Amino acid sequence: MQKPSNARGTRDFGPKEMAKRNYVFNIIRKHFEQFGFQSIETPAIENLSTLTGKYGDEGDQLLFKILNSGDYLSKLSEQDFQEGSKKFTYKVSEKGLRYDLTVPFARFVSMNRNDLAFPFRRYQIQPVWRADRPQKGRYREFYQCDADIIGSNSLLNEAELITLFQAIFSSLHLKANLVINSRKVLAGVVDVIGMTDHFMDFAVAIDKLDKIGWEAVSKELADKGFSLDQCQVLADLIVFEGNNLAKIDRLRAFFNGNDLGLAGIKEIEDVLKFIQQNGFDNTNIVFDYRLARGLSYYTGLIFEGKAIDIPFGSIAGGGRYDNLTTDFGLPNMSGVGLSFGIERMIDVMDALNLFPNIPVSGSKVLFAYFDEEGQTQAFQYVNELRRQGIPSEIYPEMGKIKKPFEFADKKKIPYVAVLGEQELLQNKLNLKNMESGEQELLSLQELIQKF
RNA sequence: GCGGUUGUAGCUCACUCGGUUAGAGCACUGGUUUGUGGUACCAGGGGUAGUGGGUUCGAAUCCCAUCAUCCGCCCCA
Repeated sequence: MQKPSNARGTRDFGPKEMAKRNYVFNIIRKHFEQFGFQSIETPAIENLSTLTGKYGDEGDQLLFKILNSGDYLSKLSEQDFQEGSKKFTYKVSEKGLRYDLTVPFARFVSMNRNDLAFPFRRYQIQPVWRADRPQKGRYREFYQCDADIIGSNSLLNEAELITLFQAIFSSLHLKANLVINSRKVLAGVVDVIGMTDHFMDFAVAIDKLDKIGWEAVSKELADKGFSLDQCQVLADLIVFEGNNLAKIDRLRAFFNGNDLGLAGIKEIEDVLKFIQQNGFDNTNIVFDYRLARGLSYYTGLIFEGKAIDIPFGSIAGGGRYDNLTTDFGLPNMSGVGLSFGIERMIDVMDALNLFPNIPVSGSKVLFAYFDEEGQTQAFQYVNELRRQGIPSEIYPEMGKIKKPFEFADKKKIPYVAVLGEQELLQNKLNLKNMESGEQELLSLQELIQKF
């Protein structure tokens, strides 16, 4: 016998966990649909060529690759083997598991461009896989809940996603800030200090500011070739604190004629205006020009949702991308999307005790009996309750009456209906309220009336 | 890919310096109670100490390897 265990970085979800997950999934799905997003699904397996090159070198390393079927070695030569594992991998693997939902979505849009009504709004709730080293809040299989609007440049879309974000978090009673920034602001900053071609180095380093502090970030920047003077200019910018408007003014002065940076500022300003003018709450929207986000495909506005009452990394993220479908032969298709990380949201909600009492079993009544006569009657009753829309079940074993009671207690089924000799004679059932312990003799009709 | 942590019953964890038959709580099974769960009391089952090797009269305990785990880095939700 082998000791059973989960594959590394994966988890099972029992009825208890699923009740929570479904609670969150349902709220997210409801809001996605209210905002007019249409549901799609794509396969877990994609051609490896669809996935590689979209997430940077690091991302390619983290792709789960599927070994070719059949005799995958037969077409290989000794030379292929000599070339090392990196190249060799792609000779024996042509498929992989999806790494996120956005790239498969881009493939889908490109393939279905003639059938879709643009701007196309889709939502997608599916698992993704990353061959990462598992850690706290970090798994090898996790769900993403994505909503994207593609085929429109309007900033109205950004505003829509922000209100969607607010609606979902407010429904979950989860207090979160939405941090926003624009890739153009970041690009403008490196432009101004003359490090235009070090954009990614800058973005990666600045993204860690919250976690490791300016000291460590400036050290990393120095390692990447930023001079002391340049770091000092950045430091002055970074220490500036203030509300959104103050930050916008500060940056506008900093950009002083840099078109890229000013364009970024205008995006932020316009989106904030949209939200405010339409009477939506903008107190939890924080413009932070230090936000960078890792994924390389973002080109415009970027967002990140962060829980307020607890430090826990980001629980939602997204942004605008201009060229995602270009690789699939569909240029000029700008889109913007928002992704919710449900596992982290659940971790945060657990920590803050935000889950309402969610019943683990849907059953309201469990039928118990002593003999075949009771079983026959119970089987009729339980099916009548189900026809009436009352979820209920029947204990399948005859014998000790204690068993069904223990069972109901464990499953938190609120009522047990006993069909014994006396009850059968009167055409009634003995209904026990498992919480109060009270019992009453009822007819089936009277039982139905209770719900 | 790099650095560290931990591995003992289904789960959470004890076991002093290496020394008899490896313990506890929870969970499970049965009973007190053959028409009543959740509380209480009684009894019971369940472990080759991750795996493999070594040191020793003797190893859960010390050493080596290996696998797994969790944490940090990289990156990320």
